[in-house]
Amino acid sequence: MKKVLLALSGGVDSSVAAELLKRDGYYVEGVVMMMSPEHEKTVSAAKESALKLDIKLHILDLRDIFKETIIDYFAKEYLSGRTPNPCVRCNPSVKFRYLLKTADSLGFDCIATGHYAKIVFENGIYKLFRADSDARDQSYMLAGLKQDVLSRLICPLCGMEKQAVRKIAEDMGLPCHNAPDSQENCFIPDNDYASYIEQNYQASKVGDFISPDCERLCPHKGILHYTIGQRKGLGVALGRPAYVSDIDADSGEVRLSFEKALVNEVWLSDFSEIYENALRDGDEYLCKLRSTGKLMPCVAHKCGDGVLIRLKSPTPKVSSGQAGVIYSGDEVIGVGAIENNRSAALGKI
RNA sequence: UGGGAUAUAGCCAAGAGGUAAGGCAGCGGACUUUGACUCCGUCAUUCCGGUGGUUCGAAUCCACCUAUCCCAA
Repeated sequence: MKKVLLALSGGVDSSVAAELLKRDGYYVEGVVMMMSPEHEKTVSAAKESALKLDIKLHILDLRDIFKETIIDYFAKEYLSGRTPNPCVRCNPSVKFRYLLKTADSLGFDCIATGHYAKIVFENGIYKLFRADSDARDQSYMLAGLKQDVLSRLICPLCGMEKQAVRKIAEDMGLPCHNAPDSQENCFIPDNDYASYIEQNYQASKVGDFISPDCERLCPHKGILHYTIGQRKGLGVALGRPAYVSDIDADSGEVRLSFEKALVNEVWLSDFSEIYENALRDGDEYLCKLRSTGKLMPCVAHKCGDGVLIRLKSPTPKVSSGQAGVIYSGDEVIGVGAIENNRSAALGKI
C-alpha cells in the first residue's frame, strides 16, 4: 500500500482529495501548514476534517520560512511599485517544498494536494497540464513546480468538476461542503494588504495622480495601494472611468488613462521551466498573464534566464511582478515574473 | 463696493411651473487560492445656496439676502 502525505487545509477540495485517495487504496495522512497567524482557523478546520476522514494529521509550522520567503518579498515588491503574486511564488518555494521534505522525512512515497491540475508521465518527464475543468483549472498557480515535486505529486481532483467534489463532500458529511471557495490573500487580515504593509513594514512612496492629459491631480494614498489596470478605489472623478496605466516608484507618480493600457510584448524574468528545455526559442505558445485570464497566442523568445513574449494581439497591460505562464496547448511550460520596463527586464534577464 | 454671471448629492451635470436624468467617485455583492479587470445591486427619507412671495402646484416665476466668479474702476 502506497503512503501518501496530503496537504490538508480542511476545505472542500483537500478533504475530498483525501477521500478519493483512500478509495483508491492509498494509505493517507494529512499535513496542515501554518504559514501565518491567519492560519489558526486553517489548522482547526484541518483538524476537524482529519477527524472526519479518520486520518492522522501533522501540523507543520512554517511561519518563519513563510515570512522570510513570501511576506517579506510581498512587501518589498509592493514598496517598489510592483505587484507581487505570493501564491505562485509560495507553491514551489514553501508549500510544495516543505510538503515534499516532510513526506521524505516521514517515509511517505508521494505527496498530494487538492489542486485542479493534471500530471502526466511521458518520455521520462513529468508534465503538468491544465485540469479537465476549465473553470477550476489551477495550473497557473502551480507553474513554478519542477520535476522533484511533480514526480511525487498526485492531484486526485484533476478530472473533476467542482459540483461533483461538493457532492462527495456532502455525502461524506463534511461540514465544509458548502463553504465558500477562495480566501483571497491567505496571510493578511481582512484582505487589507496595504494597511498590513504600512503597519508591519513601512509607508510607501507618495505622490500625485497624473491625469490622461498629463495634468497633476490630487495626491494619492501611496503607490502600494495601486496596480496597473486598476479602476476602483482611485477616488478620482474624471467624468468617466480611469485606469492606472503606470506607477513610477521613483517620483511616486501614478498615471491614469481612460482606456486600459495595452501591450504587445511582455518580458518574463527568472523563467522557471517545468523540466529542462521545455521552452523552445522562437516557437509559438499560449500565455496567461493573470490567473483568471485567457490563454493568448504568442511567440516566445529565450533571453538568458528570461523570456520575451510577443503577443499575436494586444492585451491589457499587467503590473510588473505578476506571473506570466507559458502553455503549449494544455501543457504548462513554465512561469516567469512579468516585467514592463524593458531595460529593467533586460537587466534582470 | 459700478456692471454682468452662476449657485442642483463628494465631483461634473440634465432639468427650463407639475412633483429631482446621467456619468464619475463611493458603498454592497458575485467572480477569484495574489493584486486587478469584469458583472450585478445601491446611492438627493417635500431642505434643488438662504428667506419670503406668486400659484391648485416651483429646482424651475418674482423680491430680498448670502457666496463665488468675471468685467470695469
